[in-house]
Amino acid sequence: MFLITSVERDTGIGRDRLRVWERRYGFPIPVRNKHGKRVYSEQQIRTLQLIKRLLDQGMHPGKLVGLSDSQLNTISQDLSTKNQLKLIINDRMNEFIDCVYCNDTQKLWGLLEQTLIQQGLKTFIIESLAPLITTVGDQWAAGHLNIFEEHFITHQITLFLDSTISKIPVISNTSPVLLATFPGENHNLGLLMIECLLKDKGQLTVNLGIEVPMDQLVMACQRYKSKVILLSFSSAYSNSGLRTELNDLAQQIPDHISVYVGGSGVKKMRKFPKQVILTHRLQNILDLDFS
Amino acid sequence: MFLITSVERDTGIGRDRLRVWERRYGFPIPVRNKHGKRVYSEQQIRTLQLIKRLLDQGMHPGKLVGLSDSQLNTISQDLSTKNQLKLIINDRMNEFIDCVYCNDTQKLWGLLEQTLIQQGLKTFIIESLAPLITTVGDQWAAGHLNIFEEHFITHQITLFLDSTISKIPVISNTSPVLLATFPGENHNLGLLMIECLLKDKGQLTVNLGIEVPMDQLVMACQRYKSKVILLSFSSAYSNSGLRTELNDLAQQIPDHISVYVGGSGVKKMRKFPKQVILTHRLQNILDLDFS
DNA sequence: AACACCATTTTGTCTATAACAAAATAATGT
DNA sequence: ACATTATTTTGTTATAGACAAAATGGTGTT
Repeated sequence: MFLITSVERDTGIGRDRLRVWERRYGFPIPVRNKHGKRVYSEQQIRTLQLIKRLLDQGMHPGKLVGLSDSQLNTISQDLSTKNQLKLIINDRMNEFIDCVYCNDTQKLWGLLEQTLIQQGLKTFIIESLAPLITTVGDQWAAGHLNIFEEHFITHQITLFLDSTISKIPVISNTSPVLLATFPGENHNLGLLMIECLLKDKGQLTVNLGIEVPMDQLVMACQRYKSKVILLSFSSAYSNSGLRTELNDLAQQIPDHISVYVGGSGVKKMRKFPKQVILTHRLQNILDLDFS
Repeated sequence: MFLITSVERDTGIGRDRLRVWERRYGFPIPVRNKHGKRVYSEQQIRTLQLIKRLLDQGMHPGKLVGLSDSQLNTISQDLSTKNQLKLIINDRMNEFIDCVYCNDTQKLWGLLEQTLIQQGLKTFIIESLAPLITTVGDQWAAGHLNIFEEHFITHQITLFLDSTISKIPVISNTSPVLLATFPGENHNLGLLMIECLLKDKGQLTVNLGIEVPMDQLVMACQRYKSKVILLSFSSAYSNSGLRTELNDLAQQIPDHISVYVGGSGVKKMRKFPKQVILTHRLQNILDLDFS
């Protein structure tokens, strides 16, 4: 039913990777059409999506690819309960999650606005929004939410943050902090939360958005006379050449510019190039002084 | 300096394509590092980006790849002037373009709001916003705007449309029209403009956003009980398997559901599957009755 | 001249297998 | 307990040929 390109797009697993898994682990083995091309079944794609979810959470192919669906599901559930234990789910969080399940936009916006006013921007983002986003991600990873439902919620939160950001007045005329993600990383909630926190602190920001090619990053850096670049990496970001790319970036920008990287996609990394600094938690951003 | 993966990401031209161009047209011929891997220069990447721009505008590799930079620039300029002739640039349009050049967000929002109030939503979108977006695209294609500048403007217009959409009250409780783009197509302004027009007509809409995998489209269709799907394709969308994908979609949804496709990415296509209908102009959307 | 139909060229994607660097894990010694 | 080294795992790249789908050109018909 599906050619290898479709599978690549629907699962996020590259062609070469699919072929080498087929040879090494004996999965997925597609049937062939009359031209000898690989044709994958819908079931195989679903299994691959499940595998991808587990890989994104830090598992490794050798221990996943080739297992039966029920075995994979068991692993997924174990991981899911393990994650839930780490997360403190209070009443307010439950209310948010209810909105997500019911797809109730009106109620969600009401709750967001209410919580924002009650807690203030900083607390709201660190203690309410960030855990909420993590929870939604877990729900999706556990298969309790469809992708399109997760997208919908993500979009609503994005709109809320965008409108919040535009309402924060910034008086400072120091050089702006540049925010962006690398090509291949298309999650922007992390960037938006950081932008909020920085603007709240009075820091000028320029958010270049997601998937910014490196040459554009360098040019924007010159254009806006920025001294600080902030890059966000989600857990779904998998680029074996990340270190190389960070080195490239460090080479292309002047020495006095600092690059901060953050997000679960880089938290396991050690040894960064000079100029590049790892920020472990959202809170740390606030302690930084970019003057 | 750059490995083939970086080139793929920075230019949007796939690895296989780069290698086959090298074989066929003798460009780009990279040097090799000590491991025998292809290493491309920054200049080669810039040339490839220029070629990609021209390909997106309908030119063909055989007539481009291998030409010198000056020859490519000549072609680019010819095309640019040809496009400008087709476009009626009035005073208001010039004002908009000035904002784009000056990067003046405040003024841009002011102008957008003012024009929206003066012209009304329908005229605003069809006669002001759509030409503006085309013009910005042309300016980028002609190299007068950096990619990050174009992204910035696109983002501002996106925010403006999103906020406009959220302000339109919809009373109708008929089944919603589903809006989406296929994976590989990441332009959402087309979708947003259509969503505006439909909501203005009183039509309920659900915008699934960009790059929606087909299975998600099918599931959302069931979930929201939609009878109409609208897909948008920009000129940058190049997928040789588009016909196959539309066939797949037509197979996976019930017969009574219609799929409308639009945008410059499909305007040259002939012969669509049953259920799939081509809408040539934005205006046509308004004439449709989805009851 | 406009249009449909067929032949030819162009173009991108896919196949196959081997090779190897980079990342992750295990094993070792201090 | 921690750093260093060996081993395994894993993803990406290389090679060249094949071929379907798209684009182009040419022919004939209305």
